[in-house]
Amino acid sequence: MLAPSLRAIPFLKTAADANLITLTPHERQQLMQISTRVRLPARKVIYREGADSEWVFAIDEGAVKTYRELPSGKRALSAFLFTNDLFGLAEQGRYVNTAQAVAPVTLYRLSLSQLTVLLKHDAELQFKFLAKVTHELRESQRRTILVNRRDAAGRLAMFIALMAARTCHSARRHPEVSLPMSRSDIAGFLGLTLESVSRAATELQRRGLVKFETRHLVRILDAPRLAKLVAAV
Amino acid sequence: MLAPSLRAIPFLKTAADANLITLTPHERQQLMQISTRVRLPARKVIYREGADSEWVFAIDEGAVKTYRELPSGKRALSAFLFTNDLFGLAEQGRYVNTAQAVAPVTLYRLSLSQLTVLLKHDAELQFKFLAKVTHELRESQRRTILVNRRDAAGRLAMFIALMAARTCHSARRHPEVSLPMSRSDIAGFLGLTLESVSRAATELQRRGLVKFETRHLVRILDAPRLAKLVAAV
DNA sequence: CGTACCGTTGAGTGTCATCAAGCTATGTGG
DNA sequence: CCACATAGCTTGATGACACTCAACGGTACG
Repeated sequence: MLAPSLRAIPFLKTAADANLITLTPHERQQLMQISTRVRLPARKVIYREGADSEWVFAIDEGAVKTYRELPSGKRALSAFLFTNDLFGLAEQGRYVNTAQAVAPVTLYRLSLSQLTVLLKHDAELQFKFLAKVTHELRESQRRTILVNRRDAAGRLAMFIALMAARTCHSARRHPEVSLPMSRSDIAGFLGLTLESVSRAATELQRRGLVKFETRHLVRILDAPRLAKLVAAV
Repeated sequence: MLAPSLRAIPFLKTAADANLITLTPHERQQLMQISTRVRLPARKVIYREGADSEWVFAIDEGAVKTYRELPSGKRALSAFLFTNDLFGLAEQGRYVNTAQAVAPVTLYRLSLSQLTVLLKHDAELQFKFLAKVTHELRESQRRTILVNRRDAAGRLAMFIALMAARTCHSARRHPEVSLPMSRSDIAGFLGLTLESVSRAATELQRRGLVKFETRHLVRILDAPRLAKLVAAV
């Protein structure tokens, strides 16, 4: 079905088979009616910080980063977003971040004003949006803890674990994790320099925890020890 | 009126006189009917990480911190919360943080199940909750940027600016800012050690930017230079 | 007035940022 | 198809800064 979807962990404990919030076909259809499917190439800027926020976006396929330009000229990454993620919620009618495609991406572009009307009409659907934003808030808080770590290797390990958690890979012996973003994006996300990320990557590999098959594909060799490092906050 | 309230910045640009979302008397009344007003002393633990989440809380007066215990025994503070803030939104029926009163606090305790019913029934009210959570998400992202700074003095300056932004003080010459939390709480929030916070405080004072009247009350002496330091990311 | 607790100050060490130089992949045009 | 250019990545040396450990000072409370 070619219609927006999203996924979130609910507030409440629900039946074991439904511990993820998803949209019903009807809800997706409703959203489809106010949305346009858009394909964008890698590096395409989707919107800029400060621009009027006409649209909200849902990702169907691909990867997006959001960031803010700091006075010093550096870029602080706010988030990486993937399939079923939502972005573009603004403040006072203006976007607070810049959003840019990391890899080729397929989006659903929803009119903010129409979405507002729809959400105010359909409280059940809105509740799912509320769950999604709450979910993202928790993710953001987790990341803040992540970034508070001192050691570069530990931070990168957490990042790899984070990315691995997304891709619900078959329980393979040595799962591969895709890192579509550049080293400098990872650095911006982790609050490190590009060089430190590179060194940390080398170190994780030297210690036998992971192996970088390519720059954008890492294989987890020793999941238990990696997990131990991740937990060693 | 003794009823829960909240405040948030809306998504959309609205009339100049309404750039803050607040609850209508009727909405507050509805919330009052499913809430209990609770007074708690400083340091009281409101709920613990992992506990069943029966309640959501809205702060009437006072200050609360939320934190997570890390494996190492350290505490990573997730947020400080004040009047009109909301907390206790959980994941799968369990709280993800521990919440503790920093100062004596007056809360509204809302039954999560009853609130869920109410929000699904009243889409306009729910929309305000959605705006509030989105607002907190943005705050969380800002804070992540803050914590990414390298220099301790800059981080503390940002923290003071953050606290100052809350208290919409009359445009006084040298505004006072209340810091009800302990140094080690600030340290936990900023990702620094207690000692570094202390040294940073000394340095800001030495540079003539602020003056610590008491440990919990700081006076801003040179707002422009403080702002410059804050912006020097 | 005494006792904790919180906060400040000091000395030394380790880690990451910075600066700088090479290296590798990717894509383009001859 | 290959030379070349460019951006992205890796590696190395150095210095600044925050953490750690440790001792001292101040404040609140009984």
